[in-house]
Amino acid sequence: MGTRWQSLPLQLPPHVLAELLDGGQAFRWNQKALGCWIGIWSSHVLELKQHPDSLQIHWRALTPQTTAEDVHDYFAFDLDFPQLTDELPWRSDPVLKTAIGRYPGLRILRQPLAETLIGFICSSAKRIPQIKQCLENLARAFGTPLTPEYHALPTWEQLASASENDLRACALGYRAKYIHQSAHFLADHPGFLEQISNLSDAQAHQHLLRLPGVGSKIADCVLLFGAHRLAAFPVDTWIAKSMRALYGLPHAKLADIAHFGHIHFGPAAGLAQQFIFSSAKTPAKPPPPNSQKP
DNA sequence: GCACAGGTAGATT
DNA sequence: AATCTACCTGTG
Repeated sequence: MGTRWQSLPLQLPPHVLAELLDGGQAFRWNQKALGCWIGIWSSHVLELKQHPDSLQIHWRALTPQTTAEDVHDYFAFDLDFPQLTDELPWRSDPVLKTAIGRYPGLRILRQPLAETLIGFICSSAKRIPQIKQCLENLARAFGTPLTPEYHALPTWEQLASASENDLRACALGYRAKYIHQSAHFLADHPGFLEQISNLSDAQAHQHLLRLPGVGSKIADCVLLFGAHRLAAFPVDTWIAKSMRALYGLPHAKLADIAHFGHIHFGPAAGLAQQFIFSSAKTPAKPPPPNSQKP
């Protein structure tokens, strides 16, 4: 294809790049070989390559219309994540400090809202590989082809033309009903997703709750990853479990933890959540052997 | 065979 | 208003 490799203004340790692309924010990145990724969003298919000896990342598009601006927008280079991270209360919070230390450079992607909504409606009680499989099935069944190999996710309009059984055939299980009902809800409410940009965080959250299959957690994921509302603080079982333990809140309910997160972490609480979520999945490092015992 | 997964909705207390 | 359950499907 025509496009050449270009440099991405982003340097990350390989495990942080993997977490960014494949840690639960996005569900359409696959590692083809060591340090080589292919991802799809909107009508873009992007290849990423990280040289084994350096942290430098290069990209090239497999779709001819993809521009550097599209890529920079997706990775949200207009935002200063080092600055946002430094403004988190890590100086007074050893849990957060440890989490940031484990995933230096982690950021929040700016994904298309409609696609993010599909992904997270499919996410309930599923692991990441299964979610990815569902979206792959949906793309192949209902999405527009972008290259011989890759399809876009379907639009909500395309999903509305599918029957619930068609959707079940994509291994969605009971989530097929949610996708089906939400597709028809969106067809009946033109501009519903576009309205979100005019709403406050709290209003946008309430707005999304009207969609079938969207509860508090998924609404926050959609806001954080699909609307770039960095204050949104999704509380899932992982975050809940680890925060109860790490912050001494043994009896806190999900809503309590969400409230604590907003108060404690502030306007970029969602970024803090991403560090803690990623870190929580990493088993604690065993204490180093005490080589010089007195 | 059976519990459990980045939850939600509807029923039941 | 606060718990309890059913819901698909793949994985251990």
